This record gives sequence, structure tokens and C-alpha cells, in this order.
Amino acid sequence: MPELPEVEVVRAGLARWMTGTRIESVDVLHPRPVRRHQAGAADFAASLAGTSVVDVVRRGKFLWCELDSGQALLAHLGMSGQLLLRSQGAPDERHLRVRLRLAGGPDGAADGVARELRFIDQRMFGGLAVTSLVPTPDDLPAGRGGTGAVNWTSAVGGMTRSTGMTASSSALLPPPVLHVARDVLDPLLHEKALVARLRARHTAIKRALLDQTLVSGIGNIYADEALWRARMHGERPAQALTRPAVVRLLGHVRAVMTQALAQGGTSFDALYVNVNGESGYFERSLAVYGREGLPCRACGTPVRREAFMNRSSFSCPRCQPRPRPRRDARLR
DNA sequence: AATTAGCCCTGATTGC
DNA sequence: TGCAATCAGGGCTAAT
Repeated sequence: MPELPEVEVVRAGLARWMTGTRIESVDVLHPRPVRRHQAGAADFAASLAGTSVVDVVRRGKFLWCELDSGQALLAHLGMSGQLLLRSQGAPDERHLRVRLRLAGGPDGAADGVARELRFIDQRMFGGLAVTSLVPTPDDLPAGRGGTGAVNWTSAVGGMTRSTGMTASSSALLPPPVLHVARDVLDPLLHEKALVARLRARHTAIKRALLDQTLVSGIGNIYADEALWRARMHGERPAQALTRPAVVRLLGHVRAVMTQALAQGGTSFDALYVNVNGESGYFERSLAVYGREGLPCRACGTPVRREAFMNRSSFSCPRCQPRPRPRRDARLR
């Protein structure tokens, strides 16, 4: 399941091989993955034909190609989405949904072989769309811009781009991404404000970590891994956590994602945009996720699995004790 | 306004 | 053997 590290690996691969290419033609093989493109599949294809990729940018789990038309090709991998660069004529993958035929390319790719960018998605929670790009003042929720706590120059940009980790001149986002907060690897993340917002939530800390409007890029896997490293149960009320505890937790989120990113960066095929969110190298490094009944890597206690929002949470019963039921603070 | 439940999807696996 | 239930889960929408 692609979370921040996996999406960043894809973004980097696309930036390397897509920048400077022209999209010649587009086949939409299944309507669902382009459902977010309001004008329909035909318009989706027509909007892309003839445009060239200027840059590839990411925010949280969204990524997009900036096009010379001024628009963006927005992508989300959902649960099972992949973006693969293939040679034209290579056999279609089983769940191939969208095909983009490419021409041209960066230096080093000019071997005369025509390529395609393929969107493959079994479950089709992900998708593609062509959108506008709109300026955004900062990463605060809509209507709360300009509080003075964050100045313009430090607030603008913050998407991960192929040219570096920050944007200087253009702080342009696709409208569907406007509500997405920065991630823990973003140098422009306002960490102090994030800690305050997390601690203000009337919910469990794991739910807060998964809320993309607070901090982006974290999914079920890395939430569980970071909580284990912090020796903290995900049901702990966010409000009851001390400031240092939240800072430590975010440090663990950052550390586990950095390690995963480093391992995901080992690509075996230069033209394969590695989207192995499910079978990446990092899987062997997981401490608790998917390891029900297996020994905790810290203390040996069998890993526990609990229901959580119609899915699962994995934790160590000993390292991460469940919080005691707490009387409502207002009643005391 | 903030928070939460339900829905969307398909294929592999499990249960009867 | 065959069919149905279960699970995977990010993001969006509706409900509270």
C-alpha cells in the first residue's frame, strides 16, 4: 500500500524519465480511474495529447506532472495503483487502466525506443485526472491564511520536486490537493504548529496521524511502525499527550519513512518506476505491521492485532499498553 | 466546526 | 467442489 516513501520513489522515477517527454496519445481502458476528471474520459485524453512534462511534484500521497499547458496530470495510487514506464508493444498488464504514449525524453533515454506510461490498478481506489494549478498562500486550512505565524516565503511551496525538496517561485497545487498538509520530510513543515494541532484533536493519536489535513503521507503501515518505535498505543487520546511525546512520535515517523525511502531507492531496472508499495524491500524491516502473533522485535512478546476503523492495528501488548479508560477531564 | 461511519473496488483467501 | 463471506484500506461524502 503506497504511503509517502513509496509515492516519493515513484515521483523520483517519473521525474527522471518523464521530464521533457511529450504525451502523444492516451487510451483510457477503464472509466473508473479517471472518474475524478469531471469532463469525462474523452476530455481527459484530449487534454493530455500534445502536452509535455515540465516537472513532477508530490504532496503527501498525491503526485502530479506539471505540463507545459499550465495544467497538471494528477495521480493517486490508492491501494493498488502503479505507474510503470514500458516500451511500446510490451504486453498489457492484467489491470492496465490507462496508457499514455510518450515521445522524446531526457538525456540518456534517447535510445530510439518509444515508451509508454501505464497506470495499472487492480482495485481502482486510485486514479488520474487533468486539473488546473492554483496558487496557495500556505498550508493552513482554507480561510485561515495569513495568521502571521508563518510568513509567505517560508510557507510557499513545500512540495517535493525533482529539482530539490522545495519550490521557490511556483507554489501551485491541483485543487484536489489544497486540503493536504505537508509531510514530515518536508523542510517547510511547520512542526511546532503541527504538534499543537495534533494535541488539540479530540481523538486517538493514530487517527490524528492518518488525517491528511494535519500531516500527510502517513498510512496504516507507517502509523503502526512509528507508534511501536515510540512505545505508544494508537488509542492514546491525542489531547493527553505531552508536547515532548508528540515531538518524539513525529521523530519516529520521520525516521521510519526515511529508512523506507532509502531502501525503496534501490531500483533494479532504470526504466521501471518502482511502485512496489506492497512488496518493497522495507517489508522485511517492519516491526509490527502484519506480524500478528510473531515476536515483538524489542521484547519478544507476540504482536497483537486489534480492529481499527474497519481494518487492523498491530502493536506490542507489552511495549505499547492500551491506555486506561480515562474519565472525561471536564468532569473532574 | 469537528469528528466519525460508510462506501467504493477486485482478487486472494478462508469457511461452510 | 462451489459458493459466499472476509479482508486489504485511502479518500471522499454524508451524517452526527
